[in-house]
Amino acid sequence: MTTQSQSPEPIATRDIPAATVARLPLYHRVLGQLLDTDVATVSSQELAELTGVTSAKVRKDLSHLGSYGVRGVGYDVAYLNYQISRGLGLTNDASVLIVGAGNLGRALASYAGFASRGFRVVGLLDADPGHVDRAVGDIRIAPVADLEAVAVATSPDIGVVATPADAAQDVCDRMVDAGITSILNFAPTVLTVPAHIEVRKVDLGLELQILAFHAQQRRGDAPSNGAGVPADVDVTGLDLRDAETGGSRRGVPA
Amino acid sequence: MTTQSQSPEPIATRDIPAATVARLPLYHRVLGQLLDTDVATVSSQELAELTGVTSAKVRKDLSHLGSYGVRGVGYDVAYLNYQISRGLGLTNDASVLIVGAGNLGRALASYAGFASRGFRVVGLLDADPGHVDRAVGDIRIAPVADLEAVAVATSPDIGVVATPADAAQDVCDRMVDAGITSILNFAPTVLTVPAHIEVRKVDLGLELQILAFHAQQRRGDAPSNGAGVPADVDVTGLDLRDAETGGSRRGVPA
DNA sequence: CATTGTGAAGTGATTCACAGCA
DNA sequence: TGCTGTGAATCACTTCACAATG
Repeated sequence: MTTQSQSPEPIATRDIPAATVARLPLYHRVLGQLLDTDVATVSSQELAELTGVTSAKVRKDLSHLGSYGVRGVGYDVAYLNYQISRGLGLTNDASVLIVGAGNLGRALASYAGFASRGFRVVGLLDADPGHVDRAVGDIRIAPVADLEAVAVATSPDIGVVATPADAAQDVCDRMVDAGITSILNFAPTVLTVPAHIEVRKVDLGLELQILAFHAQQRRGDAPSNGAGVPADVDVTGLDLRDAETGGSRRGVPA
Repeated sequence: MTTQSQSPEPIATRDIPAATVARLPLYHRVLGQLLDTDVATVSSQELAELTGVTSAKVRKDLSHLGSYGVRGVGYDVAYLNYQISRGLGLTNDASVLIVGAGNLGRALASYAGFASRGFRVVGLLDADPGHVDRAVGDIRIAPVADLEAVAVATSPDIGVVATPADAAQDVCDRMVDAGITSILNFAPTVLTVPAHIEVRKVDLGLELQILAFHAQQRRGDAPSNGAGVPADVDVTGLDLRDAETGGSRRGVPA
């Protein structure tokens, strides 16, 4: 399946810790910005400040890719950026198939950052005939029935599920059958997939609840220390579009 | 600042591990669905299958809230659901102010799951005069200049940054000045905030790159084991809307 | 001599495995 | 008997701290 366009040199990047992999794209982004401003080298300390992580973490992360730094100097921006690209397998573009052309699906399809980061949207599908054939940017919305055909024609590297929760599992199953092995799920539901398929989920409802919890905690806690340093309480979820699978509200005592 | 509407009984939920807090909303969601289908009790095993986590993790997570299970039986769905709501501080609604009414901001504002999960959108602002005064659902888009006024009038619990990267830090600063202490950032940039402010970020570009990396790894790896179990390779980021801060592409070798 | 790269220590989360209880 | 609640073991990630070095 997945007639991947990739094939070249295997590089030397096995065994990179998941936590590191999750940060590499962040370094990659700021290195790209530094490149634009003609900064030639960065230290782990500077990179740390720009990304909101600690310098020790930066050094350990980068050490998993190899020894690309220069002691006493730092890292060559362009070279490091290239090595991260290689480590992440971004040396050639990845194609993305989006199912669900509601607000979120359309937001994703028209997201300019896609192209600038090497991702190509090869399809945008929707079940609603009212959406079909409308254009989002230069992408025409096709009917979900075309999922298999589009997948065969374009061999997408990544499938994005941007449907309501009750359609998500079905769409996911069809993506898997069509040979897609990496799925990004925005629907507020848990997807069940074969073990060799990777699913990442982005769930807004969960994010908001996590934030709300910490806000509540802070209320009861002491204020806190300093002020002014970058903050990234890590990544997490986002969901979108209409109703949840059920329609329940929060529970009542037994 | 933040004239919080909350005040009541402090509950007994200090010291819940962050990893647990991140999963509680997930349990909460499926418990809500079980409630709708009139399921009276669940075992940790069943809850595990429905949420894609392990049963041991479920039990340990729930034990942080107290001993609400019944040995030999399981958990009362309604009661457990209520306890999680309390633990998460969801017993009263939280208000959300969204800045950025592009595709993503509008998707968020019209997201039905908001209301069903106890979140109220108290404002949707945009810098583009072309967007201002248009309505999204029953919310009217207001100019960003109103940020402070809206914040004073509504004391939002959470601020959502759904602007392009180059406007994000400014909007964030203004939210902080206006007394908002919890921020959800969708812009593909790192926000710098005082230490007592909590920022969570959702970054699509990063998600896609992480998926692309694992896809690449799988290509070189052996296929894998079984098939058919729920999968949630955890939550993470999503960004949106036009250009990144810089316009750079992937690097070239030095 | 500033900064990397990395062993070693520390911290937090997950998994195991079973005693305790309805 | 079946399932929870939890100590103990394990694993993963982070932080420390410093020797190596361009």
